[in-house]
Amino acid sequence: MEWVYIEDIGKYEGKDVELRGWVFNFRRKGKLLFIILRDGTGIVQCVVFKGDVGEEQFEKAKRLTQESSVIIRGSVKKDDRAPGGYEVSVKEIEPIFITKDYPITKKEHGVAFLMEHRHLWIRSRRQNAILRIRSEVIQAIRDFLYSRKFTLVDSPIFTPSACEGTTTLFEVDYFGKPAYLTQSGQLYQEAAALAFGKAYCFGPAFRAEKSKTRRHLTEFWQVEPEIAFANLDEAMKLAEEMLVYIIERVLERRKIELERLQRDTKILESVKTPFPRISYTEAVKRINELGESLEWGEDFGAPHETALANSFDSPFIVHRFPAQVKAFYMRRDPEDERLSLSFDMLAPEGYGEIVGGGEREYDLEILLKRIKEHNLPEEAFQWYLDLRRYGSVPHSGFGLGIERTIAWICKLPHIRETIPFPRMLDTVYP
RNA sequence: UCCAGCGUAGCUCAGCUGGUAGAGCGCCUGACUGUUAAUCAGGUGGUCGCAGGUUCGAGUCCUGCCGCUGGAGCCA
Repeated sequence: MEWVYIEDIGKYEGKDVELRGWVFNFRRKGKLLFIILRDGTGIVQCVVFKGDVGEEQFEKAKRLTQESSVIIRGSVKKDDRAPGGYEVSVKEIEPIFITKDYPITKKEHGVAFLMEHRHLWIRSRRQNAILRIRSEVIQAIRDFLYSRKFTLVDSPIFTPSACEGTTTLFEVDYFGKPAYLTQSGQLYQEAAALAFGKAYCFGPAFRAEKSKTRRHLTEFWQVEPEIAFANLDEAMKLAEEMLVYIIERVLERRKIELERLQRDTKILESVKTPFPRISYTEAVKRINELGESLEWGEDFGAPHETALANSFDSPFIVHRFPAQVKAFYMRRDPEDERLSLSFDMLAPEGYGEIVGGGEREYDLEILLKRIKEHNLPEEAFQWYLDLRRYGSVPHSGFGLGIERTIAWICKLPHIRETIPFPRMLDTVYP
């Protein structure tokens, strides 16, 4: 008998199959057992009738509990009474492990309890759907960049010093010397871009900021493409096209999961390039018109970002931020020295910044000046300065935050559900 | 780091102006050939976060600490 996965069960109507999985729900009705079986790809109802399997197997099957593991053999039937439309008439049933006292029950639970049991919580329907969408998003990003002829060049996780000198880093003891967990792979991608033309890294980033909000993790994932000879406009265009590709892939291949999350996909379906674009200066004007007060030169706070994002129903781009609120390596706008050639992409529906990027400073003297202005240790940046000594070219890139992007695509209330094992201010378990 | 809220059964919670601890679910036993978070009958369940204080008496009031949740700043 062929072992099949539940997501493919429709192809086996009328045939005998073997399923291997776990008991998702279990109901007894006299000489009849209803087992909702879960195998990671879906769920299906299996019906055990005492008369079909015999006394001995029926007695064994009666001992099954929620999350017990089991192998079931039987025939696939179409039945409108079953959730999912198909059910399995069981001929043989072989319990593998009888679970006792599974902590996550069919009733409601609080967030703290579920987080404490995250290793079991990911078995649930909703978490399964979110993490399958995460897998699709990551696959889409890799496929997109591959098709655009980008080379994957992994950036290191241990770094000798702060990339940008702004955020707080996790320090580790590196054989007696301090090293830091990376907050961004970008600087290394600049080296990669000058070696490969188009390069990207995809990996975790770490921030030791004591942020306690629905939008923050201490360990999160980002993809960071960098393109030699590209300018700001070309970087913005690539970011838009990548996001559109991600959304199209999820809509196409993870429709069932979006439905399970009850995501209204209208906004996702309407996303197309080019995105609305607004300069920082225009954005400040608009924010003030919307009733929030913000002076030119200040970075957006949460209320400003929310007000601005609510005035769009698509992802949008804010470009040319004041140089003072951006990192030292951002190139200044030749038309206005106060501005940087930078951009942020913000998601609608209150999800905030999902992409940040721009054009990098490629002149050695200017970059040296910036490093001094920011009080950064020049020695640590010698390799980075070498990129401006040997064949320096204009180049641009950006970073896209995976978890925030998934949170928006799934319209989740909190970013912690978008990553299998979230690391937050007070959470390193499990 | 700062601000706010919450800690009572395995889970989700109720417990009034202080008077000897409650419900639903889960779990265990039994009944049922079509259940959909099944239903019905019976049973099981407590260091009221920790420490101190006020009081004849504290789950309830006060102080400190710990934990959790949300938000701010900062950021993706």
